[in-house]
Amino acid sequence: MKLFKPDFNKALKQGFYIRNTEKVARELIGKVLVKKFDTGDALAGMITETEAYLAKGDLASHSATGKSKRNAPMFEDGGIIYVYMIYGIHHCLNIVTERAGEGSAVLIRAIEPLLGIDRMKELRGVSDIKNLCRGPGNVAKSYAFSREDNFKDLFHQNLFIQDFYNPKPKEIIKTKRIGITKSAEIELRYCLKI
DNA sequence: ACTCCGATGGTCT
DNA sequence: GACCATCGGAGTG
Repeated sequence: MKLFKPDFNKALKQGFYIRNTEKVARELIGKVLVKKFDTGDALAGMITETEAYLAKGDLASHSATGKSKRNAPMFEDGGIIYVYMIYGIHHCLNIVTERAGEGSAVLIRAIEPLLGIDRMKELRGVSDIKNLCRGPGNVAKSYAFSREDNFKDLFHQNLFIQDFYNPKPKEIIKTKRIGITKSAEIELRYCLKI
């Protein structure tokens, strides 16, 4: 693993997010999600698994039935976050893509922790690093994301995604998405080959 | 390694 | 009242 240092100057700009959702989902692989607390400590980790949820022709997307109170962030301009609760227990973190009115986002399914690992363990309530940020519920929990974070943008010192590692397309696997029944046959999941 | 299943509550019909 | 973009523990091999 390369040396990592948080650098806001390398943060992805809005132009990165206001693009085709599948492209964004693929290119988020290898980037680093950075979150800083007021106390000063920072969490950072490399995104290793994502799923695209499209505005059109995708019945699994929360946006498929139109705008509602829950999915409203998906209909904003790309570059903000959409967090929802699933199964009454877990939260899932999404990065909104494309232009306002579309209704699309990328689910962050797994992250390789780089900084603030002890804090992540605390937040998760585990001591093992193995599956610390693996699975969308665990990603949200280890980064302390909740629905209160909806609509927050990724262009601040305390929350951004920065350029880091650019995997070759060959190192990224594309598969069907996990845990859905509708539109399940479409391959919209991207995963860094280890 | 695997499969099965319960927890738990917001959202929408 | 049904449906969930999940997780982890129990049971089995």
